[in-house]
Parts: sequence; structure tokens; C-alpha cells
Amino acid sequence: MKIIVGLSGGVDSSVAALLLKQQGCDVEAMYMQNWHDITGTLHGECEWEEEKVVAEMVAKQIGIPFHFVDLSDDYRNQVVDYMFSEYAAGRTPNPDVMCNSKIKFASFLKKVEELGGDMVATGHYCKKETITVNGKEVYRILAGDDPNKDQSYFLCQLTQSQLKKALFPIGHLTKPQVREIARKYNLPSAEKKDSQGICFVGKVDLPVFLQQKLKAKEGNVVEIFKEDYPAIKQRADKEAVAKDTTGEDLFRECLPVTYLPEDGKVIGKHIGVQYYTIGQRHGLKIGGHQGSIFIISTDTATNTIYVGEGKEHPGLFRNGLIIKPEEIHWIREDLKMKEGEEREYLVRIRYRQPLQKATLKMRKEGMFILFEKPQRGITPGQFAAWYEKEGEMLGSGPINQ
RNA sequence: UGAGAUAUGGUGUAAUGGUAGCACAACAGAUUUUGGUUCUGUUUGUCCAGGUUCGAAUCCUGGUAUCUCAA
Repeated sequence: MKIIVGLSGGVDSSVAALLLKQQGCDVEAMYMQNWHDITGTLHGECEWEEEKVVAEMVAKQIGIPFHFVDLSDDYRNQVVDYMFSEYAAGRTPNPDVMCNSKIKFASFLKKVEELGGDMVATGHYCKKETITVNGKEVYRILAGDDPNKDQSYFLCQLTQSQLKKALFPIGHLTKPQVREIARKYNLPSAEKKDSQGICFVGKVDLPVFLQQKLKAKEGNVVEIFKEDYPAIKQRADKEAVAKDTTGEDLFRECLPVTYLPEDGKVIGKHIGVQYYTIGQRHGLKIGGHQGSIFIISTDTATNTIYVGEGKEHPGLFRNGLIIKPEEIHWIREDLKMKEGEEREYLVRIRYRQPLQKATLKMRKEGMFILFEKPQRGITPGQFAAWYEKEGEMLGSGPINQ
């Protein structure tokens, strides 16, 4: 069986390759370049060249063949276009979740198969297990053993068929252990800084990056005062109850509050509602408040950003969220919930967020996730991923509202 | 137009004639394979012109600007 490691030039994938080699696997490395454009990014052109060179050196050091593939076209179509269209719609995408399900475990996997590879290995901090359910092999994704580094969240859109081919050799290690191994075996990537920002693109100045495609359009920033919130919330509740088709009053807990420009006071201008996201504090250039102001809602229709003062502003918190029925994704297809079913799971709505107790309610309108404690900054477009207590990730879906 | 009040970094404000401070914003680093969050650090100011005083953001005079009330 041949395994091909997606070797990025970073320390994690390097150690993943090394461990497989040490286990006696037939292993090769493939570096993928997925982006060339440096517009809006905070680094220079040569960094990708450098990454590739390091990756090649690592492969040499380990003693495995090195391949190169350019998947820029797929990356642009599947990840970057998705990003732009989501931002254009006023939502906040997660490109790295998409990158894993559409590129690393799709386009890249295809290239791996063309090279005669049977499995793809990556340097993700997560674990895979295979169990048998009703005589059928079922693959599980478990949180990595380094609680600080668990990256299972980014794989929340993978399918069983993708998982079948996946291998995560460093999931049982902690980051310090990985670095130690890299040092011990003199891997050139041993002391390399962890990568940040969008996978393959890097750190970007988001407004600048988005302005390539999304036109700037000035609009109002409206402050919602804490003391006015209860009345607005009451109105929103009424609207939600009127819209409710579940007969269980689920909309009231799960729909966001809709604000109107006259609910608050115009305190500034923004350059385009798509460049901002819920929960965001910086970038509005509005000072003079006692506490910081945070974005509590954005409205593309009126091009208005609503903000509240203070990190405890009630507009920042919500009890629940809804995922569209057709967008509910189960990694464990065998555990799919049926309409009308309810289960207690642990949920996170962003990378590295501590898991939150929640009740999932499967209804014809979609998946309703009701949290035990109100959650800060629930943002449409981001992914909610649900876990079993033992750290197994069972499914996920993009937050619709 | 009359009367009163006010004028301090980008914004909101503090400093009884004695080192112009705080918050927010901005910027920079740290954290983070999404966005965002969080942490640390840094920059920037007494409306203008005179005067009193050892010493003026503070007191006085004039100017300018703004606000409130009156008309």
C-alpha cells in the first residue's frame, strides 16, 4: 500500500511523513501549490518557493520521493470563489474547512491516486479510527490528543469515502512532541513557525483582499443601546413566533434579532458591510466610547452595520442557531438523526472554541441547535460541528441563521 | 441678533496656578492553519494672539469656532 503525504514544508506534515517512513510504509511526498497571487496578502512572492524548497529538503532528509502539483485552478474555483460569494452575501465563510473537503481530500486525493497512492496522509492534529457497524466499515474522526492543537474542526465536512483514504499520523502527539521529533531527526522544518491565515494563501488584509472582487460601498454604523435592546428583542421574538412553523417555539431561540436603522443611532460610516463580521471589534475606526464596540449584526440589504458597546452587550449573544436541512452533514452517516429526533451533543462554532453543551433538534425546517449557555458571535457561514463526549466529531453544517 | 456656556490626541473625557492622565480608536507585536476574538506594547493633544506669574490647560484681554437658551 502506497501512502502519499501532503508535505507543506511545515513541521507537522514533515513529522507525519517521517513517522510513516519509520513504520516501514511505502511513503512518498507531494507538495501542492494552490495560490500564486500576492494581492492583499501580507507576505512576498518568494515565500511559496521557500516552502517548496523546505518540503523538498525534508523529503530528502527522510529519504522519500518528492512530487509537486499545482492545484491553483481547483483552489480558485472551490475555495476562493466560495469565499467571495459568501462574503458578497454578507456571510462569513471558512475557507480552510472547504480547502480540506474540496482540495486536500478531493483534488489532491485524485492526484495521489494518479500517482498510484492508496492513502493520503496529512499533518492534522486529529485521529482516525475504523470500527465495524452492521458488518460495514465506518470511519471516525477523533480530536487530536493535544487539546491545545486539535484540528478536527477543519475536517468537519469530510465524508466517509474521503475519510477512508485519510491518514493522520501525528494525531496522538502534542505539538511540543512533534517539534522534538523533528529536531531529533534534523528535519529542516523543525524550527519553522506555525503557518497562519488562510491555508495556501496566508495572512491577508481581508478588506484589501476582498476588494479585488467586492466593491466598497459606504454605509452607516448604527449603535444599538443596551437599554433599548429588550424592546427590540421583544419585537424580534414576536416576529419569530409569527414565522414559526415548528409548533415548538424553536424560531424564537434560534433566529437572530433583526435590527432596523431607527432602532439605534448612527455613530459612524463603514466602507462596505461585506468586509466585516459579527463579533468583530476592530476596523470600524469609531472611538470615544467607554468600552469597545462590537458588531452585533450586519444587513446587506440596507448596507448597515449594527454595533453594541461592551463585550457583554446582549446583542452579541444567542441561544441557538439553524442549519438548513440540505446542508446538514454527517460524518457518521450511521448516526444520522431522523426528523423529530433530539440529542445532546457538544458543539463548537469556531476553531479552538471549547466544546459547548447543546441540544440538537432535527426538524423538517433544518437542524436546530440550542445551547445550554448563550453563545457569543454566532455567525452565518461559519460551521457548527457536533461532537460526542469522547471527542468524536459526528457531523457539521454551515450556520444559516 | 441678544444672553449664557464651552473649547485638551483621531474620538469621548480628567487634571484646586506646579510632571497633561484615562478610556476608545489607530498602529505594531504575541496567540491562532478561516473570519473574528484575546493578550502585550507604541504613537498622537491643551483653538489662535497677547498679558499676569518663578511657573498657565487652568487667571485676565481680544479673536475664532461650537453649543444652549432667548428672539
